[in-house]
Amino acid sequence: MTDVRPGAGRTPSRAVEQALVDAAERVLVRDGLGAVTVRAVATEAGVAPMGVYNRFGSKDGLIAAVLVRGFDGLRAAVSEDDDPDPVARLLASGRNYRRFALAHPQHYGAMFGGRPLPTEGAEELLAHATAAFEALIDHVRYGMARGALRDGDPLETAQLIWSSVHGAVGLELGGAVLTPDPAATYESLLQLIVAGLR
Amino acid sequence: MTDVRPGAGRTPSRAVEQALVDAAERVLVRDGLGAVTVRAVATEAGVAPMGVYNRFGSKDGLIAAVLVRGFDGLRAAVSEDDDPDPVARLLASGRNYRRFALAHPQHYGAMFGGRPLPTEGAEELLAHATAAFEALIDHVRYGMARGALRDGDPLETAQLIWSSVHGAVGLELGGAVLTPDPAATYESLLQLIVAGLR
DNA sequence: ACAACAGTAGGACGACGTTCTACAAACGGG
DNA sequence: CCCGTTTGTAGAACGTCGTCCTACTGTTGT
Repeated sequence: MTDVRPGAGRTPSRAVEQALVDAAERVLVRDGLGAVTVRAVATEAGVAPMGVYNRFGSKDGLIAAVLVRGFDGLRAAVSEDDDPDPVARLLASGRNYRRFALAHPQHYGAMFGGRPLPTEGAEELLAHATAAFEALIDHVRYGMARGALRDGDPLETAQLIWSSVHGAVGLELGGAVLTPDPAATYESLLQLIVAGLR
Repeated sequence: MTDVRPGAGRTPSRAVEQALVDAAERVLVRDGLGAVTVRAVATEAGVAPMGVYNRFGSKDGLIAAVLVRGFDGLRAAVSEDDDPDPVARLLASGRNYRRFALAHPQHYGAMFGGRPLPTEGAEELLAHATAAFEALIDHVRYGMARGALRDGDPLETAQLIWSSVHGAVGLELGGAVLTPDPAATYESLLQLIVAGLR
């Protein structure tokens, strides 16, 4: 993967950067957010702890870089389906949202975990997060244009959908879905929302 | 409040316990969850740090005690309104849920922040959390019994409501509600859900 | 009254994020 | 082609965190 010889001298900056983000992601997935320490990531990347500060300014900056990847993945998941039927597209988007969260629970938790997002590189992070949200808005616009969704402010409508979907996924990740079949409950929620917006 | 003389010898255990939880809550509200350290809380309570371990086993145990108060407050908020009209009662409950979260954002964030809940005293915590959720189930049952809500599993229906409401509140606390009037958007969500369940 | 005990204060330990200091590798003008 | 400058590295060090250990002091049962 990263052919960085540990003892040897200078390694290209970008390679170190890449190696650190990869390592951070690996540690995050393997051991959880709490285990993502500067020392652990640096060791995993075969780099000195100072590398984090040279490249990202702080631990938060490094985490922000990981979260950028997370938001990009979320946007990809939401955009994945392009069924011509607006309702089907919206439902697929909702299902893919959940699939992404369950497949990358550590990422999702770090992205929306409630704790203040890293200040370092916050603007870039916000941009990628907004891009993911706008993928949803696009689906809503598409549905409204085709008359499948009641007319209204697409932002407003998308916010409603996001709230519900995010809440369901967040509770499920937190083990707070007390229903016997979470997937079925989630599907009910999607149907409820889409029906109400029609 | 707590007339514990700082230098004096032994103070009754229960008083120390109370003082610690009060202090932890004060620090949480004033400085955020990150500032709730064993030393800071002990100082705020006028007690030695070891008191936390004598009384609560660990920092997590102390936080769990604070969160128990939080869940109790949430239950009280959800149960507060007992309008005889089932729909009105459900809507009021939803509005009170949001009001509680906005009034106690630090508590809410710690309760649902996504990070694994404290292991110390987890069973008691779970019991209080469940009690809050069951207040919602009661409202759903009430609505179904009066024919105001479509029949179905109250747990399932309550889970749908909780998902939406929790998601909206969670996003709002995280600054992720991009709508100009969050209160109005929240109200739309409540109407959407209740209409869909009718 | 005195021994057994529960709970206290304060210091100590390892790990964390971050910073400082010193050194090694690449680069550009003579 | 050589050498000063610049860039990035490694490793030690600082303060704070959660937690534990040690010694001591009030309280309690007989």
